[in-house]
Amino acid sequence: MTQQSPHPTLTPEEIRGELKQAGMRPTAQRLTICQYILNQANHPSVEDIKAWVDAKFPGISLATVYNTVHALETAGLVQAIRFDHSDKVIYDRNTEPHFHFLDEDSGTLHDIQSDQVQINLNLPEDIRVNDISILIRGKRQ
Amino acid sequence: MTQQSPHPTLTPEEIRGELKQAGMRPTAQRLTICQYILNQANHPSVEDIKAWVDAKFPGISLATVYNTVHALETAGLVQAIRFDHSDKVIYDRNTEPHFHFLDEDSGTLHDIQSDQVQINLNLPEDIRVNDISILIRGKRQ
DNA sequence: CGCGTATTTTAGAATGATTCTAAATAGAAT
DNA sequence: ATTCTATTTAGAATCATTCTAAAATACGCG
Repeated sequence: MTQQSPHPTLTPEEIRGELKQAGMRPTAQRLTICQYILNQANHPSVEDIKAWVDAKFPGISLATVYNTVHALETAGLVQAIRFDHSDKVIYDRNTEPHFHFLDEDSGTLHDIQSDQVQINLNLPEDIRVNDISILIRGKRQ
Repeated sequence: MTQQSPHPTLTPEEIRGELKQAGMRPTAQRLTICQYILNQANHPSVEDIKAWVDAKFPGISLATVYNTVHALETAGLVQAIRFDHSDKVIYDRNTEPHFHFLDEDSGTLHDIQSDQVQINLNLPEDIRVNDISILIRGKRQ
């Protein structure tokens, strides 16, 4: 198995704290969305989030889900990513530098910790690299 | 400078030949589109293609551009890619394995040849890698 | 050349994700 | 409580892309 990322489960109180610290009001909608994104989900799309949250919070507006993920992104609590294999943006609670593995059989995305990949770039001198994004596609044997 | 990819300019006749070889009829629309994608463009979006072709071939249908890039993709003459920084698919005439550099100042995308990057993966035994996609973001000093 | 058929082009409608709008609601500070 | 600002919401708008069904075109064959 690909190593699990270090994402401790947050209590509702801790989530509330994170939101406040980010200057976001800890509304019921946001707490529920965070419960999913920060604790349970694995690289969910907005559609995924809406579906899960709808069960706990029937009738939540799709716009609220979009508003919230944007706010969380701005606050640095999640990272928005888009990969080739899907036309939807997915949200990643892991905001540390890391890479991704797409299991082509299951369609699931897994984190690859930075230390599992060594990269050696042989680029022109004048290039200053700010970020490297890597998607590894493959299968389990 | 990032090394140029080996893309010789193709004559109209050569383009015609490529299309025929791919089982595609070399229509005027397709020849014009290929003239741009295969000879002139650098990672163009459909919008880019449409704009350029429109000058040579006024009134070409947007649907034709989509149809053509799809056909070229199926034929293996171009590769469709989508990166985080844009919500549009771009087309790459370089179908060899390679990576990309995004110049954050100009917004332009450059090919990085495979041999300019050495990757060492330390992944679980049971993972069989089929493809690695890399986007390097940075600036020129 | 001219005919028949499969391919291609086309305009416009449809789709799907996302963003915008403007009004209603809820939090927080006084 | 009152007020001010942030948040939520439904629905409309937008944007890239795909679909549809009809018209135009390319190509093989006589």
